[in-house]
Amino acid sequence: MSEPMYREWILETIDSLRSRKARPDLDRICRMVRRRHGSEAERTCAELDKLIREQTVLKVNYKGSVSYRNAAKVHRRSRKRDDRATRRSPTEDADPWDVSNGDSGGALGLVDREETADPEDEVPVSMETDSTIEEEEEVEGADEDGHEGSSPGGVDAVKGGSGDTHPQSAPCSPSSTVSDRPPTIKTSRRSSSLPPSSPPALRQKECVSDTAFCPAEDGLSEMERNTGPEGNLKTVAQPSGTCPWVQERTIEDEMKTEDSGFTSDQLVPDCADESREGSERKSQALSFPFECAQYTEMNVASYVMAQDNVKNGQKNGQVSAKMDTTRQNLLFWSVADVASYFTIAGFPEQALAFRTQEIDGKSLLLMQRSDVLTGLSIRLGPALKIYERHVKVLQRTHFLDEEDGL
DNA sequence: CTCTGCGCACGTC
DNA sequence: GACGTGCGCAGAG
Repeated sequence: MSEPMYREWILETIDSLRSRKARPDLDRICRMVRRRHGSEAERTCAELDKLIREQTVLKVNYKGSVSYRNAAKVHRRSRKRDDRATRRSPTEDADPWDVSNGDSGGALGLVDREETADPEDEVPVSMETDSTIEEEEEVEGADEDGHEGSSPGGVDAVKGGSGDTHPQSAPCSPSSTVSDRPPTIKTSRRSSSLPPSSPPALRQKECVSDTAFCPAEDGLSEMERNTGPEGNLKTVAQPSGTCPWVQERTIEDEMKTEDSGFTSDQLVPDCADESREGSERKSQALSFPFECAQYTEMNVASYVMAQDNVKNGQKNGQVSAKMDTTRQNLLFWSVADVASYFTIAGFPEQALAFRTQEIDGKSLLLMQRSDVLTGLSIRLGPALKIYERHVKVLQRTHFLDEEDGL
């Protein structure tokens, strides 16, 4: 996670550059931050990288060069493409990525707007790498096994920021990133992949990826290491997150065919905005003893155990599972489970973010406060609730159990 | 030399 | 026509 200070500096710098009609490229950003705040270019670069991962800043290829956008301020152009790619419900359409960043109206949400922003010129930089295409495919495939690929890597990748070290970011010296990018790239990129009209192609053109921050080496280095052979870039879930039309379809589909046996429809509490129709089925399926508004630790445990029961094919009445089982189960939660959990908890929109970031049970246990508040790009209010009432509780429960078990 | 402001052209909606 | 973007230039420090 980037430091708030740097976050401010960088966003401020981008805004400043924009306001004076200068391209907010890496070079200028680093220089201005250094001049104004004395921060080293490398550090700025690294922080910028983190911001990109957090989708607070968008990196785009515009008119042949790299530009950075303050995600919170990208408003322009609606969703022609959204409409084309995936028809959404009016609600979603109204606020496709409210799920995301809370900063001033959904910074992240803007990602997709951003993506749709300039189909002609503005191209996600990441698209330059093959990996991106893999990501695209991954995203597509997520319909079937989106939760399957849940590797902690996703979180790690994000957390990588928090932890530090993305020295790989540093390599992107201010000028190199920009200058290394020949304007011809986007052309070849487009033509080389898919027909412009195909959804994947659209996504490819429109998705802004954070992974691309420092060209290839960054996209492949740590994250890849974190993920393993087939997990590779998919764990860098942002790409899907930046393509809401994809993501939503994916999530919705998946939610509806949840492997655990209960769909989101079945699980979403009445207080949740979405999938309300299924709330009755939900109670039949799991007989949840809680109201989402009063989601307490008890509820958490209940859910965990219920989840457990469902997964183990047990009957609903057998919620007398041991906490030990609970602990194990948390570890075994898939991305879908986690998403379902938060959907049930009354955070359907934020659940999408967890899904997008491929947070599974293990990842959930590793999440820190900052990860939830900023790494998921969800609004601060829900994020705080989610962390305090759920993540923290789950973690505490888990680790307490673990201690007990020892 | 660096930074800043802005006219202008271009592209999208 | 409105708007976002950024090149390229001129002026200020």
